[in-house]
Amino acid sequence: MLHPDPGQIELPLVLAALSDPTRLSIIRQLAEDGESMCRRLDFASKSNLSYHFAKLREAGITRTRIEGTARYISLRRDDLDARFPGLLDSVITAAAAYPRIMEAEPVNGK
Amino acid sequence: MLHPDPGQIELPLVLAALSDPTRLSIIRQLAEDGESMCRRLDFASKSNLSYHFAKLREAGITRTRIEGTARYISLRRDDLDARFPGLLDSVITAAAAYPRIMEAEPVNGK
DNA sequence: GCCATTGTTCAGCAAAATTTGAACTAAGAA
DNA sequence: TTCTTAGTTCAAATTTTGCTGAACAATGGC
Repeated sequence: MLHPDPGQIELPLVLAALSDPTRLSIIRQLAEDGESMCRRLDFASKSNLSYHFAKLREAGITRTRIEGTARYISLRRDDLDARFPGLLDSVITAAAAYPRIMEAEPVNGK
Repeated sequence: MLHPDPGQIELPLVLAALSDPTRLSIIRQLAEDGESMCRRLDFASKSNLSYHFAKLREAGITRTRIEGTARYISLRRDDLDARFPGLLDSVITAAAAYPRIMEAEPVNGK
């Protein structure tokens, strides 16, 4: 379970991670609700979500915490703001102004 | 020579366009120098640059103007700021704070 | 122990992105 | 006209992404 150090967070990776509609939806939800259980973020199939969570985590955008059998995900706001001031906020604002992303047809793994 | 209307500029496309180191270098140079001749932006081979210019243009990040045999490229700051406030500035600032991107080995098409 | 829940990991695949080199177009100078 | 400059476009090759389904691991309840 990799979490890059704050100083290792790289801009191209962060932007690439944010450029996917599914991941933007996740980010947006996390920005609204704060730390969330993975289960709540059902924007795709289970294994596909796991893939997107890994992308976000490895880019340094989210932090994952394990508690019992559940995972909790949250934004690394402080780390991101310190390294790239204003970036996360502007993306979240942009995503909110943007026509609703990927919630028309939630593809639940079941 | 496509230039999307301001209202057609889409967040995922913009972020994807910005997530490439070569294109970040171009953006950075444009932010420093303002409108520039394509020729000055030699961060890759000619045909590869043409590809990156098209990506930036189609994402709505840059505008290309033809004058004689030369092309002039500039940032669509106003359009981007109107649609996604603060985004471009934070990316440019982040790119500047970031260790120098792709200038170690300029690959000139000649 | 068995079972359900929660999520990861893997192999495989299709689609998209990136890069290269060659051919091409257009404008201007000689 | 011929040549050079500036840049696009195309086909082909490679790499990277995104997605799926199946198998797997770990926790907690019965």
